[in-house]
Amino acid sequence: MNIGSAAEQSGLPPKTIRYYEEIGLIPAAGRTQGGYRDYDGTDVEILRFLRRARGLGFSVAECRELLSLYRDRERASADVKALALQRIEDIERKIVELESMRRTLRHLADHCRGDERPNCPILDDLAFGGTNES
Amino acid sequence: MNIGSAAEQSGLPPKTIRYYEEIGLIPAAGRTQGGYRDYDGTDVEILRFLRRARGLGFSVAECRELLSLYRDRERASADVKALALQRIEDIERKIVELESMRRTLRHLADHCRGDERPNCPILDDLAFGGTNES
DNA sequence: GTACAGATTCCGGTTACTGGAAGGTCAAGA
DNA sequence: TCTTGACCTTCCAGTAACCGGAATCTGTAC
Repeated sequence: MNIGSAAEQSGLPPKTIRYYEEIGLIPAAGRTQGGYRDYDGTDVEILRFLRRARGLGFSVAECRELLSLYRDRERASADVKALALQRIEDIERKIVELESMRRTLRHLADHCRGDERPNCPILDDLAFGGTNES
Repeated sequence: MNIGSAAEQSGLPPKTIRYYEEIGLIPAAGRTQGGYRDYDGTDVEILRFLRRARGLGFSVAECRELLSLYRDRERASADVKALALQRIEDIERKIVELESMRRTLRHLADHCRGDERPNCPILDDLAFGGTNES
């Protein structure tokens, strides 16, 4: 099948599939007589794998590792689990960071009248810092 | 003062300060006889503003707007509050997304023995999709 | 044959920096 | 005054993960 069909079946855009081939994440596809990329079911399976892994927040580099482990019948599941746990940690760190931002912004927004007048605690905080910065 | 001092006092790296000047987020700094950038206390205040705004997750474009509002004595606080609320929404969306990823990863990791054997539910899920994908 | 959808490659752009090379300036110490 | 090392400058390309668009070719239905 052509790249359009592979895209449809995998859920990844054609551009992304070409990009993955370019960076060597997936092998170069076979070609038709006319020069079109030609994919089969196994190719689509890999593309789906990548879509799911990316969707879980694994970086392209990590996807490369995951694919390698997937292809390795001798792999130790410990290696896979380590990648997943690392991802979880990163995600948790990010969540904490985002929650802190939200708290500050929420606090500032709650104290802002949000009317036509110029006085604004949000700008004041940005300009002079709040109690957590003194 | 030189860029190094401005960097120290603002908390932004010299490279970032130069970058902000390049993209016009801050005005071009005055220069010493020797060609070094020269900053004063007000410049540092603006840099601090930017550091805090970036730290709250505002994009460079949003920082541009915030600075504009800050400089505008006639601003309406409503405009500032709108930016903050927008940021809060974006952050909340991101948190929800991250929590979903974490849940899936946590579930998969919990079911993975993480030993020397090759069987791994994480890879299986990536390869074939889980119940939430059928 | 015609027309349109889909494919190709190439190139530059997105966002927010940031490292490094090559070379100049400054200030303290000898 | 000279030396040395820290700091500064500009320029350029890279990071990560795509993705839009231009120019051109291919394939299929009518």
